This record gives sequence, structure tokens and C-alpha cells, in this order.
Amino acid sequence: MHPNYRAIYMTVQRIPPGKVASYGQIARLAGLPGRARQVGYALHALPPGSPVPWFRVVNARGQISQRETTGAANRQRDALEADGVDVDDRGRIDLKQFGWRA
DNA sequence: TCTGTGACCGCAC
DNA sequence: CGTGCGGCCACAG
Repeated sequence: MHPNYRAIYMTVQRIPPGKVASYGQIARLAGLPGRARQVGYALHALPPGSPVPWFRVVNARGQISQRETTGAANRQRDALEADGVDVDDRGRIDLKQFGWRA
């Protein structure tokens, strides 16, 4: 596995339950400043059933990122609510309340 | 090599 | 509040 991917996955696993982090934030904490896109790519490549809590990663505006199939986004919303995070009908999250401040 | 694409970001309107 | 634009960089073909 690519070292950068490993660093990204390690960082994502540090997000506390009930909190969310942005792609850019993960990139910075993983030692890859400005490479938020690679974080998205790494999560996209993540196999199903992995221990990495990918659902705790949202974009900088506190919204669930939309992808090709809306199914994934819906599953992410469910996972977050099961995690105790409030998500409105438009997929928005209050970062003041649920943002992870490392 | 070169090109198109993308689970992004920040700023200007 | 929303949309658009340039910048970013890894990956696939």
C-alpha cells in the first residue's frame, strides 16, 4: 500500500466518535498540506468493511460530499446519525458543534 | 509523456 | 445563502 494512503487512514482513525473532520484537515494532519483531493481518492479506494471510519470525513463546508451514486451519501448520513452526529435533510452538519478540533 | 477526471479548498461575486 | 473559477495533485488510459 502507498505510504500516503497509510498516513491518511491512520489520521482518519484518530477522529473521535461523534465528531467529523474535513478532507483538508485530514490532509494537513497526515502531513500532506493542500492535498485534500488525495484524501478523497484514498477514501474512494477504501475496501468495504474496513476499520477506517470514512463516514466521519466531510468537506470544508460541513456537507456530505456528493458522488456518482447517492446511495453512498445516504449510508454516510445514517452512519453519522448512528454515531450521534446531527445531519439535516440537505446533508449539512454544524461544524461548531461536531467539528473535530485537534 | 500527455490528457482528462475527481468523495477538495478558498475566495470573489 | 448560491455559483463560479483557479489552484491543487494522484491516478488511469
